[in-house]
Amino acid sequence: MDAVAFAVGQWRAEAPTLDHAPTLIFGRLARYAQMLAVMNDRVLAELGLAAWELDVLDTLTRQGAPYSLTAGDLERAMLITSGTTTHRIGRLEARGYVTRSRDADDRRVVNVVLTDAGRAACVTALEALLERQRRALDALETHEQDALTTGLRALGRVLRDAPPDA
Amino acid sequence: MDAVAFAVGQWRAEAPTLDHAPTLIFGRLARYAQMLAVMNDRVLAELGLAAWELDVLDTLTRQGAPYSLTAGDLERAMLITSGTTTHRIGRLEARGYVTRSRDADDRRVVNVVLTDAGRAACVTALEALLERQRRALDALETHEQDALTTGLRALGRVLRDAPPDA
DNA sequence: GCGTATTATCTTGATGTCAAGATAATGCGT
DNA sequence: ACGCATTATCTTGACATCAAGATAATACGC
Repeated sequence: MDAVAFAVGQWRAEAPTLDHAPTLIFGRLARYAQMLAVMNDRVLAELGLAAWELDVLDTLTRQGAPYSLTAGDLERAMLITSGTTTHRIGRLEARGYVTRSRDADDRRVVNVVLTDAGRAACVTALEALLERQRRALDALETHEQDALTTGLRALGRVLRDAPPDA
Repeated sequence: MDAVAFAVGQWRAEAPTLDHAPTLIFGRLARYAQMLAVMNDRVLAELGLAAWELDVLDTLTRQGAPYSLTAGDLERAMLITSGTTTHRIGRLEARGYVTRSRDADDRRVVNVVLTDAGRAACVTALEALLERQRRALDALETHEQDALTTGLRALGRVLRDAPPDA
């Protein structure tokens, strides 16, 4: 009986006419994501890195050489607003992990390039994170991992199609 | 090919020696939770409610009469810090959705009680949210829903046991 | 070419959250 | 009773994020 199942039990007593089944999936998704974030933060904190910093460095690093994207590319890849993008780039630039420069062909565009220090920090952090996550998954049965992969992929399909209101 | 699978593909080209498999689960969990939050926010915004507000109201409502918890209870149920708890209660009190009073037996304790308006807002919002979520789940096959439930429950087990560092 | 619409980024102001410490009440050993 | 540790909540300061609008550069119809 986890916290979400308990909460649904409470709700079924209080409002029996409502269908609370979706909470068993979406409520868990939200709560476990929050718990995952805490776990990740603990690993990254030891390396002096915040999750949002790794988010940027990861997005740039996995592009491969020359490890460059525009501000707009980063914004779309990370699902954040343009204001947050500006802020993130500024902080990482101050830390020496990226450089920022106007594009020569289209001067509205800002090119963000990963520095060697930024790439090194990214790889170190990702190694630690993946190691921690792999150990967590080791506690799952194979069929449970398969169920998660199947279920999450299906859920992604739904959430992608769902966005528009209604 | 969703965004997470694409990112893992990029990473496997850039750093083939790393085991990126955990990302297919944990990366999706994080990203889909963010997408879910956006979906929920859209539904709640039409009702003039923020997700963190429903979080409080929901926790109180599902207790059943007399719809009361201490500040500490709320803090632990919502996985937030004490400072955030104080802030949330204050905002909802100003909005007339909860009342706050010192406990008679232990004056360190603050009792938070849901008002009728708060309970009404909670039920209305939850109905809308569940309806939206149910429609999203309708797009899933039965076996996919089962896989999700199985997988998420197992993941919850792991994340609960994992918290302590290492 | 000119003027308007569009695009890319940045700025401003507000807000929710946390970490760390302050305040205040209770419990407990002697 | 007294003093110290513990507990519950609140305060303060910093910060990441967003919404909305500003700024600046490009595209495009005429």
